[in-house]
Amino acid sequence: MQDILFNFISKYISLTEDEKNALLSLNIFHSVKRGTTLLKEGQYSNESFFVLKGCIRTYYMIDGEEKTTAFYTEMDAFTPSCVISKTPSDYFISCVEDSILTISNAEMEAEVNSKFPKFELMCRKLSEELLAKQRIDFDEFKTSSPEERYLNLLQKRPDLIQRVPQHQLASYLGIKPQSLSRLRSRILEKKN
Amino acid sequence: MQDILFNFISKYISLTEDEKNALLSLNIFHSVKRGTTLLKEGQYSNESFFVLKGCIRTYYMIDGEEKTTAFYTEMDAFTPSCVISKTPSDYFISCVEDSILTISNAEMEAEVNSKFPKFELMCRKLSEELLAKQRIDFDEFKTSSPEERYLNLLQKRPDLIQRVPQHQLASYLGIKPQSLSRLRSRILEKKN
DNA sequence: GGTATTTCTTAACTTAAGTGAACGGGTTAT
DNA sequence: ATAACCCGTTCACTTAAGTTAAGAAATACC
Repeated sequence: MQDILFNFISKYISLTEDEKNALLSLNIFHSVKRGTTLLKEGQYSNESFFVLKGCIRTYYMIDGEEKTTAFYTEMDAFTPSCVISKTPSDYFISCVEDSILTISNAEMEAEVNSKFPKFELMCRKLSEELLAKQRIDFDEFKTSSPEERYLNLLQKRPDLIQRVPQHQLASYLGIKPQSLSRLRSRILEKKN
Repeated sequence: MQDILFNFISKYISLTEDEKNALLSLNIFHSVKRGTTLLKEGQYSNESFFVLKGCIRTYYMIDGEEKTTAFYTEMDAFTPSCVISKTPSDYFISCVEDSILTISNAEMEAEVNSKFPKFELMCRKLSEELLAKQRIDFDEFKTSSPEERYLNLLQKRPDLIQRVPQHQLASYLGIKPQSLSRLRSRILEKKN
């Protein structure tokens, strides 16, 4: 399980055994049960996540309805906005499946960054990369219809459609569950 | 004009006069005429932008139509996705107004970062912050209707609605120009 | 200054998403 | 075992966005 993390890190920097051990000594590996809430709206937090196994999601509570806006699965790193802005969180974070995560906090990062400056470099590269990827995702979302978004998701993250409840997928696609259901049957009809 | 840049930087790190001069010696300030294309679809680039004055936009060419997805105005920093991914650009970048920009490239950044390691820190902080902001923007987009998006924009970037052509605004809001026009008159009716 | 082009608006019609309600299947809890 | 709840689907109806087309207004160009 630890190798998954080190594999991920190796995409950005190379680590010595000492550095690996320093990371492991922080005890950042955690098992989290399905349904667990990791962060609530209104809370302050300085915790970042990395998904080794499983799936977590962010959702807003708007007019009494959950609006799921993001899913993080294997090999996804995620720092909530509220950690960066140091304001109360606008959204909830919750476990979609039983998951294994690394959960680190700002102090740990500060410690590691000061001990091993190359972590700073990794963080920069990673967030630049995520920023660019998210920009592309956002642009695709803007320039396509709900149906195109669904078909696009089917190509890019087919696993999500299997492992995640439909009503969560719907708001992820920016529509209502009924519309997703209808849209799916419309696509099936077209195939025949 | 240079002070705008230094003001921006001072939000993240503090600079000595030497460091400021090192930056100025790179000759990164440029005047760009309205309508100038800064980057074309399919091109490789390693240039980043910072807007001192004016407005630039990114747009995709889809089925012969321009789809504008982002605007960058005063105090906005912007590194195109293709610079990060080292792939050909998916979109165009163009000047909406006569503008004054800083245009820097990867070599300059590498040089500055090695001379002054604290620039590395600034880059990390900045991209983390932009990532978090963009996440919130994306979430707002997903969870609201075109009309809500327009009203939201009216609150957050009222200047954009004045300085940018409607048809560019429309695709920025994820709709067609005709729909934006109709939506606006619908809002006016409601007020009366 | 006048023409050409682009931009914005309006309208009629089509298509798809939102809404409210109902139903069945499945799970959970008591 | 039964009731309560959650979830996905379907339906009928409403509302809003897409499409196509036309014309007016603003802007650019020569």
